[in-house]
Amino acid sequence: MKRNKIVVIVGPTSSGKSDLAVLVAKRFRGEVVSADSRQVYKGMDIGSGKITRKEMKGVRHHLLGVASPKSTFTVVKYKKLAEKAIADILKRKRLPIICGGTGFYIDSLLYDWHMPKVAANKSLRDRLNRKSGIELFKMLSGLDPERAKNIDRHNKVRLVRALEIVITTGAPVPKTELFNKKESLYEFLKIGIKVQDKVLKEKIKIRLGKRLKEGLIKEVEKLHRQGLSWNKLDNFGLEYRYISRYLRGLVTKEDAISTIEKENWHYAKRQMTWFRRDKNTIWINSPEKAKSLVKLFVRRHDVESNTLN
RNA sequence: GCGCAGGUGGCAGAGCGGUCAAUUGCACCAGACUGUAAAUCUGGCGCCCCACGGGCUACGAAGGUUCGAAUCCUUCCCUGCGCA
Repeated sequence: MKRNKIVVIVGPTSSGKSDLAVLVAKRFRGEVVSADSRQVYKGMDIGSGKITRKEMKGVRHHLLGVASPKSTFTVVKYKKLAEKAIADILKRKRLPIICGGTGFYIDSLLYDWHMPKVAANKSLRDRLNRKSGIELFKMLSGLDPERAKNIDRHNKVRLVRALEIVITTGAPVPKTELFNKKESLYEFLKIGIKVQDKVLKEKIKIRLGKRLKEGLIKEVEKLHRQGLSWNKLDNFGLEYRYISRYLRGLVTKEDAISTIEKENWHYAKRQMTWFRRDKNTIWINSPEKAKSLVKLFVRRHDVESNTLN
């Protein structure tokens, strides 16, 4: 079976993914599929760094602002929507360009990870969350010793989800090897943008200043006014977390700003930890390099088609 | 100049005779990641080594007391506050 080819662009926050994606899209008749767990929400534009209409330069973008921030968006939903968008793009004979910083979303799509089919159960989670980490770990050890063996026993989020699966299916959590495979349904080119630490820190700082000028605080205020709880905003992290803490009077504006800068840097490092794992990634440090890689990639496809004919 | 408070690892800040290379937080480095993933969590963090163990240098400086000091005493240097 002939696989469809897609381009994937990853990189830490503020590394210039969006611009590169537009550049590549314009040059190779592509459309962009965002892979960002915060940009999927409506109304979260400035804080999540959503690309503007103008910056799109006419390139079609998918999966931006497709969900209400009041709802809970998840990887599974992302995978479904992204696959649909990709199929749609391919049907129009265009090149799908997956671009974003949420490694979990990207890899679930790229490597076709199948999550256990157990939907989030809010009341069960609430109930479990009232218990301590130790209690949860003991519970899991009793119900699913295998999973308990490898789980991070301090991580309540993981423990709750594992228990959620075990309790609702009545069976152990599926082994990780079963879903965490590295073959792809696509023929893909995965490009990673590499930026020097010092440069990235500077970019993060400048970008935050820009966001504040564009009305970041007003955006967060508005989201809260529209009914998003402080708690929910806090859980979105970074800009949304610390601006809302400022609006609540918990921290000064100056502290909020410096914390956001710092946390964005930490976030960038966490992203890199994830991205580094995938040895299929080709790291580049200039848009030119990316263009030439894509050019070769697209051509390789043509050659293969010709050979087959 | 006098009085009081204080000088501890990159920073903040515990310790106040032994179990202290020194609690903790931050920063820094590395890592994990099974439907919240911008979330959540873990490890490391004086120097050196044949590293579950050992050696060296360390708590403003210099002396001293003691079997033993970051912890007590003396002097000196510096900082903050109060009085001049």
